[in-house]
Parts: sequence; structure tokens; C-alpha cells
Amino acid sequence: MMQAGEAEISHGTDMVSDEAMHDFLGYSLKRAYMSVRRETAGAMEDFGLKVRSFSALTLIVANPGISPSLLAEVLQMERPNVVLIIDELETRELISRTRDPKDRRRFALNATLRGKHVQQKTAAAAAAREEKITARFTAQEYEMLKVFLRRIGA
Amino acid sequence: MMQAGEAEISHGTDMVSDEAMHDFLGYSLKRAYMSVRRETAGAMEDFGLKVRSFSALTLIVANPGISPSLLAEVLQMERPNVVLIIDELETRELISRTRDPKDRRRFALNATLRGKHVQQKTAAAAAAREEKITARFTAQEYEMLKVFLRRIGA
DNA sequence: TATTGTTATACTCTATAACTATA
DNA sequence: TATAGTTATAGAGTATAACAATA
Repeated sequence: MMQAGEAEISHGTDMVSDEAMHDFLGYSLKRAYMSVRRETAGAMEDFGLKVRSFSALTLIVANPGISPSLLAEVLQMERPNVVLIIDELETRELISRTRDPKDRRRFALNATLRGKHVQQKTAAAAAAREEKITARFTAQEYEMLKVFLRRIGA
Repeated sequence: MMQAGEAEISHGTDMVSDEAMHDFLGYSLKRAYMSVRRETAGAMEDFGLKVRSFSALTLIVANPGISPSLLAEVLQMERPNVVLIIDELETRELISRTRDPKDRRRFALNATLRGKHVQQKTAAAAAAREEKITARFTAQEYEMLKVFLRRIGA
């Protein structure tokens, strides 16, 4: 069954659609995710951040003193990849890396004043872009959607 | 605000959470997508298919005679990448590639009998895995979720 | 012994440029 | 001149193995 707004592509006399794949929740989720990402990634790049750098910076702002290992766990990334992101954020002086005196293996990550500013600006720009999409929902629908997504997500 | 089921990770006396990122729809969508994908990717690999090979095979089964270019457009992939997937499916004799006599630049892609069988088995296995997750929803909730996702997706 | 951070590396996925054959 | 399919390649993003410092 065809749904309003679905892209159909002509194919001889017929139409081609991806309807068969929409039987899978994963496919619908990916399409939705990619659609939102296309919007927000642009906003983040305007401030020199990739999506994952912005995610890391946001979590460091929200969780001052977090260690790289915890950050990797929360973001569901491997430790070596987190190191690269932290390097980038530190080079741009958006965060600082200081030894934890209680456990000298660990680093405590903290956003600099500049980092906090960049995070705020970028978050506002990304949120504005998301509103292009979330405007398609009533407040009640949007709340339901968020609840549903968090019921699925790890 | 913390929500039921959210992962919290201890961090000194505090807890670390990714709550700040859930302000962004894109983040919640990605978490949900990755969660479903982890389930279904395993099922597909059991039948020797990657997620994208399965998607291509499914669309070829559903749209007999589709061309590589149309397949790329529907799957939102670049043409060169589709060629690799088609090569793989053809080598495994799951699809056939025949010249379109009306436009000899084009190929018509069709699933072989074997390809149709593999697609059915894989789809059933993937659907069974998705049910682990969709069981968290009432039928009504699940229908709403699908409608919401298609309202977002391209 | 185990863990944190790190380095180097490999693998997958995706994107771009340029070619050929057909139109 | 434009399009379909292809090739080669480059760039992200992600994953694994192994090491030094610390616990």
C-alpha cells in the first residue's frame, strides 16, 4: 500500500517504490535518521564541528570531569576513536584534558569557556534545523515519538 | 529529566548520562536505529547478506526488471556503490543482469528463484529479530511509530 | 593482573572523477 | 550532448591489536 508523501520513481509503465523495505522498522528508522542528520550535520559544520565532535562536546559540557573511557561508553564508541575526537576538541581549545589526581591513569575532560559558547551556538543552530522537521508534528505527537524512540534505543 | 530504562554510568558520586543529547531528535533516532540494526544485521549475516545487499535484493524482488540507476535512486546510494552490490548478488546467483533491448545502455535486474528463496528466508529471520523490539509496543503504538517515521524520512 | 589512554592499522561504507557504450 | 554502467580511488567512520603508565 502506498503512503502519502512517498517517493515513487517511474519504471516503464510502472512505478518503483521502496515499500517492501518499509516492512522493516530498521529501514524506516534509517531513512528518518538520515533525513534529520542531513539537516543538522550542515548546521554543525557551520561551526566547524562534525556530528560526533558535537556529541562529545555536548556530553563534556553536561558532565564536567568525565573521562575518555566513560565518554566512549556513553557514546557507544571505541576508546581509540574517542581519543581522536578529544584531540581535535583540545587542539581547538574547546576542552581541556587534566590528570585525575585520584587515579593518574584517567583524564578529566572539561569544556573551556570557548567550548561552552561554541556548544551553545551549535546546539541552537542544530535545534533550529531540526524544527524544520519537527514542525510536522503536534506537541503531543512529538512527545510520543520521543518516548517510542527511547523505548527502542539501547 | 531521567527516563525509565536509560543507561546511567557512575562517575565519582555522580552519574553520567547522555540526556543532553536526547534534546536532539537525530540522536534519539540514531540510537534507535543502531539498536534495531544490531538485531537484524546478525540475522542477515546468517544468510550471507549484509544489510545493504538484503535491501537491494528485496527491492529487486519487489520491482522485477529495475535498473541499477533506479535502484541507486530508491536506495539513496551512489551508482558506483550499487554496482558492487549487484556484482555480489549476481556472483551468488541471487539475481540476473540482462540488457534492456529497448535501451541497450540499461540492465534489467531480476531475482533468480534462488534469490527469491534467500530473500524470503532472510526477511523472515530479520522480522523475527525485529519482533524482539517491536514487542515493546501495542499494535496501535507501533502503527503510530511507523506513520511518524515516514513523516520524517525522505 | 586489570584498566586507561594511546598508536598503528585495517576494514567497511560512502563519495568523486573519469572512462565506455549507447542514446 | 546526455545518460547508464563501470572502474579506480579517496575519504569518512568504525573496529582490533598491542603497547606504556598506573592501579
